[in-house]
This record gives sequence, structure tokens and C-alpha cells, in this order.
Amino acid sequence: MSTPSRTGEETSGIPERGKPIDVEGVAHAQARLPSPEELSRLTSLLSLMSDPVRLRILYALDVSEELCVSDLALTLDVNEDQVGYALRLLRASGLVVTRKSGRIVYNRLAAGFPEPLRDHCLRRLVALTCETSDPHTR
Amino acid sequence: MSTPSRTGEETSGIPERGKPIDVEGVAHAQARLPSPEELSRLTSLLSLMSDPVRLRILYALDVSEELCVSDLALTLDVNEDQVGYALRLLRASGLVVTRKSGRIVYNRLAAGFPEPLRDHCLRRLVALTCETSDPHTR
DNA sequence: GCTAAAGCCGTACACTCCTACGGATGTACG
DNA sequence: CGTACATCCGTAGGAGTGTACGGCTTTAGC
Repeated sequence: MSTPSRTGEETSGIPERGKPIDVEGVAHAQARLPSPEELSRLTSLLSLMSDPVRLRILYALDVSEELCVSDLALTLDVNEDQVGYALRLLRASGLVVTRKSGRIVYNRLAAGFPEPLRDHCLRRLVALTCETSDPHTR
Repeated sequence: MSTPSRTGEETSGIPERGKPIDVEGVAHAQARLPSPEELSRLTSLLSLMSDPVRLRILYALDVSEELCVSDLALTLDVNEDQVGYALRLLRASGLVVTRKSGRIVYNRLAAGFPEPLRDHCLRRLVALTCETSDPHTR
């Protein structure tokens, strides 16, 4: 080849996207990447779970069927504002639903909250993050 | 009881934390909450995976063993700066390791990257987020 | 009816995080 | 040797996100 391999073929003005080094690897990966919709759902879910308050709320609701705002604040030892804000997002995403009885609002995991998600993410994930020094050499 | 149940017993100046409504539920949940260390590890991992670029890098490295920075940028159709920044964090967390060959740096999932984490989080999580309209009534 | 509690809502502030840019480093190649 | 390239680093700017505060609504009890 006489021309440079990555930025030498700018026949027009567009910022030519250079040629891959591992053509096969790129094509292989591109074909298996999640779709934009899947990616969006995934990152939304993971973002929700990546906040300490929200994650612990999910844990608490997983073991205790139903809890009100003030009891959640006691459980997590944070103020009720934080719990209120966290629940607002969890409800908006459909992960948590409420039942109102008098002036008390009881929160629980939504019926659509998939059981495998509970199992995988709320229970096993803890175990997995402990094995960071796992001698798996693949 | 003659005194109010939640804020009436401030014998000293400390901001007395009121009594729970569901004493049992709070105690039950508190006893099973993850420890601060576990919580920290979990939220760190979830935060890392909740970014679209980083998550897709993990996906790409899962299916194509090894990819360099510029090829990752091509695969995800983002600029190399974004990939570089994402990889910086993924390496710092130990999830991704590098192999240098000449002027090219190849990236791959760390050997310690637990296989079950690949399976659960990178493969099944996508499927799970599709079943949001699952008619599980528990 | 009046008071107090449970919870929600809207706003402002502070903070964190991502992106983009410029330059620096080390390496292939003629 | 000098040029082009792959990548990394530090920094500055802007967007997004969580927390704190005040006020509002509904309900229970007297």
C-alpha cells in the first residue's frame, strides 16, 4: 500500500472513518451489540440501581414485602427526603408500586418486577462482587 | 400511650429517631441489608455498567476477545476520546486489562472478570428488561 | 373545626460526571 | 532521522443528578 491506512483516503470533505485494524473483530462485535432500545432499557435500570439509597430500598422491599416511607428512612438511616426522592424515581420507572391506607403509603416491588432480576441482581450480584480476587484464568 | 408515638419522646437534645410503624419489618430489612463494603462494591460496579459507552465496551470485549481503542471507537461509532476515557475507568476498576503490541494497545476483559457476571449481567439482563410487561402476579 | 402527622411537590444549590480540546509520549516506516 | 500514527494525560466547560428546604394536601384524633 502506498497511501496511509487510516486517514489517507479523504476523497471528499467528510471525516472519513478509518479502516479497522481487526476488521473481523469489529464486524463480529458490531453484529452482537445490543440495539438502541435494549441499551436504553439496560442503562436506565442500571442507573436506577447504582444509587446507594435506591438500591437499598429495593433490597429492603425484597425481604420485607411492604414498607412505608418513614420506615424505609429508619431502615436505611437516611432522612425522609432522600427516600421520597428515590421512591419518586423508582415509581416513575415502574419498579415500585404503592398502596395507600389512611395517611400511610406502603411501598412494594411491582408485580412485574421479574423474579430472576431479584435473584440475579439483588442476591447473586453481592456474592459476585466479592470474588474479585478469583483465580479464574478462564 | 398518652404521648405522641413518633416525635414526643425527646428526653435529650438529640434528634430522636421516631419509632417505626412496622417494627418487625424494619428490623427484618435492616438485618439483611448489604454491608457498607458490599454496597460500595455493588454501586461501583453498577455505576460503571450504567454508562452506554462503557457497557457496550464490555459487551464488545465479551464477544471479541481483544480490541484496540480505535477499533472500539469504530465498533461503537463514537470518537476515540470517549473510548479512551471509558477505558481509563474500566481499567482503574480492574474490569479491563491491556496488552501492548507495538504502538497498538489491545484491551480485554480481566481474567478475574467472573464468568457468571458475564452471563448474568451481559447476557441475561438484556432478556430481563424485555419482560417488563410480564404478567407475573407473583 | 383544629391540630399534628405522613407524604408529595417544586425549587435552588452543590456536586459529580462526561465530553472535548491541546499537547505529550512512544513507536513504525521510509 | 523525520514524519505519521496510536494512545494517553491534564484541564476546562457544560450537562445531568442528588440533597435540602419550604410549603401544600390529606387523614386521624380530640
